[in-house]
Amino acid sequence: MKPPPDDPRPATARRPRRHDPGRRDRLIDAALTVIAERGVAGTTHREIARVADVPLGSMTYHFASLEEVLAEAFTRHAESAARVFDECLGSARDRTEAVEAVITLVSGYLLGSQYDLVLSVELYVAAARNPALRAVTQAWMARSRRALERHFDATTARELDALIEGLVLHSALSTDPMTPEQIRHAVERFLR
Amino acid sequence: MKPPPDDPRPATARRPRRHDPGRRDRLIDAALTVIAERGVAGTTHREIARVADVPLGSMTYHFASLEEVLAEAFTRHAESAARVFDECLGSARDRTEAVEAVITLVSGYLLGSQYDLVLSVELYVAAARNPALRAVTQAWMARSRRALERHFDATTARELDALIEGLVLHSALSTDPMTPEQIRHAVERFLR
DNA sequence: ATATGATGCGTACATCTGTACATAGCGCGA
DNA sequence: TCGCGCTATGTACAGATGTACGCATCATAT
Repeated sequence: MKPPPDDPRPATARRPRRHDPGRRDRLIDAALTVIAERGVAGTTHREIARVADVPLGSMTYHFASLEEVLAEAFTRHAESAARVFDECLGSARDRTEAVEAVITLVSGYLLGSQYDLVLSVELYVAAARNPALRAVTQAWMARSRRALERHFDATTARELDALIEGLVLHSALSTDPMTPEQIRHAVERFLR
Repeated sequence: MKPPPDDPRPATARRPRRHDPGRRDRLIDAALTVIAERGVAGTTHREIARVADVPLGSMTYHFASLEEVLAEAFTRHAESAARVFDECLGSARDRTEAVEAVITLVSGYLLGSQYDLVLSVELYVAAARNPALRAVTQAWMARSRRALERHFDATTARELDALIEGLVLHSALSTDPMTPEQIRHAVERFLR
């Protein structure tokens, strides 16, 4: 781990940039990348630093602990996902368009990279044990439910929310994921 | 970590039992306990050994690697859960009883200890990264779907399976879990 | 230009991890 | 009863991890 002593360059020459506002943000993004790729279990200070191309010491400088990094990362992920949810449903003008928006959202989840899906599941399991992360999850769920309540009554919104959750999760782990048509069938059947 | 050198008892006196058939089984059970309590991330050889009250060396003797322990543990969990599913649905004589069985299963999941639920989510996230565990998950899902297909057509079974998944997961992470009545409402609405 | 205080970083360290392996001890056949 | 061989265990070890901290370095004011 020790640098080769024959390296002629002084330490600072190798890493020129010092003043780097927004580095904290990049670190959080890097953390999300690492979580998606290696899981929470494989997320370490060193790995995040490597991905973000910053020195290890920068981690402890910007975050009090690894747990803080995880909490910030998951908060960002949840907020970003909720925003997509909000916007997609907010643009719907009637119930039919809302159904269409839901189908689009679910299909997008499944067809897109596994990135967001994996992050969500990782967040779930982390939330099961960490109260701070549980609050993040609950805020996220409350927000998506509220978005649905713009077009459906409270009970329907809650049940539909759960159905979406199940369709996405179940389908993602299956050998043959559901097609958008199958998603549409399930959602419309439920809302009929 | 080293034992106090002034312990007068020889090593063998402290741990009398040597011949212990079925120890492997107990270790797998202990592993499930540890996974449920500390998560896969907190599951180590030493922790399992501590819970099962066996020496560390016993772990590497009975299992080639930690991954093997996890695989066996999750396999056992999935099989046990699937058996419950099978039995509960198998005893139903008509579709109405099958619906009742489903509601009972879901409610049981929510009202019982978090034990099984946490294990399931841990299995999901582990399966996302480990091919061997993914096979376990898929076998489990296939089996529960087949049980549903005894009473519903294939499409309905698949969608219902996903709905159940969503209801359980969503509800478990929520601040106010759904009541059995709410579960019944959602399931019957879907099957109407 | 230069002193100076805040900012950022390299490195060390104690701890914990999975795993290997030399033996110790017991069951079992003679 | 007595050995022998397989089962089981204590221990060692290399590697990785989170975190602390002293010091280098830069922005800024003079």
